Amino acid sequence: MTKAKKEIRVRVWVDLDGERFFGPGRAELLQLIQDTGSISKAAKSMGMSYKKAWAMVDEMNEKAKKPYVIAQKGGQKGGGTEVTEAGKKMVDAYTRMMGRIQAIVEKDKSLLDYI
Amino acid sequence: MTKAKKEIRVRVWVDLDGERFFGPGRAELLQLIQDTGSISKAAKSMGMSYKKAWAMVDEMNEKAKKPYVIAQKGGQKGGGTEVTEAGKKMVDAYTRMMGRIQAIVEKDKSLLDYI
DNA sequence: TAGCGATATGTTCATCTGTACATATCGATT
DNA sequence: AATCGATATGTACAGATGAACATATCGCTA
Repeated sequence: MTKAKKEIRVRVWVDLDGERFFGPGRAELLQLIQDTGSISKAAKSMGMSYKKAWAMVDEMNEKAKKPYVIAQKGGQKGGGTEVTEAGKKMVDAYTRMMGRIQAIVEKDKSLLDYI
Repeated sequence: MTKAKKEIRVRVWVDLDGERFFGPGRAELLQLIQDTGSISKAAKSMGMSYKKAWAMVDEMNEKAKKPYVIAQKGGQKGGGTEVTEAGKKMVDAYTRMMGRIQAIVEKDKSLLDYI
């Protein structure tokens, strides 16, 4: 038998009213939208279907106090998507929080002894 | 329109080799097994089917270095389940980690501003 | 006004998940 | 040996999820 590689990765989800609202996938998606200016490019870059990415964006825009992205249809380039200040700040806040949490996890690896 | 209640709950999952291995549900399940001495009672207490609870226990036992629970069949009481030292320590380590993470989340609520 | 490219949305199908139900198994006690 | 209660496991079905595919829509540009 081969030796099992035991990597530990901690994933943090923020629930809203009992439902998952924000997590690593959405943070990455928003970051990629910000980088590419396009939902479809971001989705392709993550290996995710455009429809799913769009649904995520739509849900976030619906549930958040202020929309995270603003999409434009038509035009020379066919359209495009911009991440709003609220979206950027959400990603930043989540990323910072993840960083602090990762630091804690790194510091206390006692979990590893029992996995 | 009614004012939406915006509660934030952070859920932490520990992935193992890319798959979810341990999270809040399993921590609660193990704790309840420890309290009740029975998988079925713990499952019922969580509103979870026995089969699913058993499958979780089985998977954890399979993947962890040492089993988290040891089950006994038969006997006067029909059987029972004991949480091992490794299992207790895993729950403790996870719970402690969650506590520290919660403390961080409490301290930095900047996320709330964008939800 | 025709073309382009991205947004927006619907439909279908396979897959995964969990529930519900059924059954078998075990071992101390009676 | 019959009973009991919990473990152990199989099967069938419903709901959720995601992938794949197909369209429709929009607005600038040429």
